[in-house]
Amino acid sequence: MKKIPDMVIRRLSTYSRVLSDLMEKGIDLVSSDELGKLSGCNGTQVRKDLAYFGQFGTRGVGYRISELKSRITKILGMDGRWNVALIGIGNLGTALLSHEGFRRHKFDIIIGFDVDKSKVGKKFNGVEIKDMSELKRAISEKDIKMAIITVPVQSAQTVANILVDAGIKAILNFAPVNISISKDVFLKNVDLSLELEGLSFFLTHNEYQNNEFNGSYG
Amino acid sequence: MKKIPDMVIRRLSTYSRVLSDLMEKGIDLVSSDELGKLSGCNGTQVRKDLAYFGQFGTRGVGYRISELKSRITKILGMDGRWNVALIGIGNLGTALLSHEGFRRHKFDIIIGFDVDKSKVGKKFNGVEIKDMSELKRAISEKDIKMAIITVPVQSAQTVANILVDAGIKAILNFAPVNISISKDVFLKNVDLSLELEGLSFFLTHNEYQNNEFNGSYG
DNA sequence: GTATGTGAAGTAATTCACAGCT
DNA sequence: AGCTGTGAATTACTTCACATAC
Repeated sequence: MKKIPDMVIRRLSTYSRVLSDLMEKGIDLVSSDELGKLSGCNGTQVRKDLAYFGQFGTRGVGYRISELKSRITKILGMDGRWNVALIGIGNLGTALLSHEGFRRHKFDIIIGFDVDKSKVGKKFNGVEIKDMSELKRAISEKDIKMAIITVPVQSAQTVANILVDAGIKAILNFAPVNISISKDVFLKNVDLSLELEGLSFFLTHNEYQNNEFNGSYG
Repeated sequence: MKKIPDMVIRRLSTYSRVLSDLMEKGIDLVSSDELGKLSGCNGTQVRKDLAYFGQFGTRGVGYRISELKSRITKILGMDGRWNVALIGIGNLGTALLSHEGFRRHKFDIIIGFDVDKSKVGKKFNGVEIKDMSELKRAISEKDIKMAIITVPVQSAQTVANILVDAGIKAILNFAPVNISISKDVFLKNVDLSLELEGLSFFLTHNEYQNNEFNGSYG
């Protein structure tokens, strides 16, 4: 089947969010143009993105919001919930443990890991923190396929190796380093400083006016 | 002058980080192929990215690391430091206030704002938290051009409006909502759940094997 | 010989424009 | 008439391939 651009998936997530908002307002029909505008793109883009996965609307009418929403949810694999492990209970890690948005989006961080013995055994926001030595067993016991890395740069590659060995299939990495990893494990990087550097560039060179760049590569 | 793709800027940030690592190792020359491999792309990409901004290397030799690094730093506007304001002292906001990476990358969060009176007046990680009513004056007094939004979805647009009114020129928004904003203000969104949804999609549809997608958007 | 810089070629993503359905 | 779905056209990005410089 056709390869799906990452940007298409990102936009689908956005459409899904916008559709939820519309649903809460009690609206039940939307046109591709409206949905596009609310999502920061245009109607053609919406239609082309959806076309990767089938037909969703009615010509002359638009999209039934509840149906489109549930079909996108399914496409994204967001029917059902995901168990997630988080490694590195520092400032950012702790914040993510209590990040309401994850739970609302059906991601449950159900276990944390750290090398710091003073954290091991404690609970943060109801999530128990275990020692790294217990990682492999815990991951397989609890059916965890996703992990979030919030350890310092120097340990990120090591932790990634341990995670892959433990059977993790998808990693969201916040350490600003290029982790190399087996091809069958999905890796996404979020580099917060890099985002600010992007802003720094555009502030510095107003001549390359490039607003509305977003969404976007994260 | 030519419009610079956002991805080029993202990669420049990555090159900069990799160059720092090489410098620490005492290496002082690098080829585009090496730099590309270490940055998760290839030599041609490196050379083309740099070509937007001039000539940086010596044919038959490669790039002098210290020089390339300092020129990229300048291009990104990362010579000198940036004062940053942070609005929304919740879990994530608090974590970002003490995020070591920002300081190291020359972003100084020098002031925080919240509507919660119990937080106003306190210091978090040495950063004083003020009431929203003081925002406009503080921003102009302290020469702050960048702001980070970590407020709940419902207040994000309002806060963005206040920031723009106060003279902020670049916003990094963590609230999962499409903020609409004057064209001369740069906006970047980071949506943590959206990143996980991308992983969810690829885990669910192994047939669209699309690893090494990263960096990257968002 | 080796590696940069860059037009030319190739690939991918977006937008156009309209046929087809309601 | 209105809006989707989709080939065709366009635009943007990446890779190729080689002339050029050390």
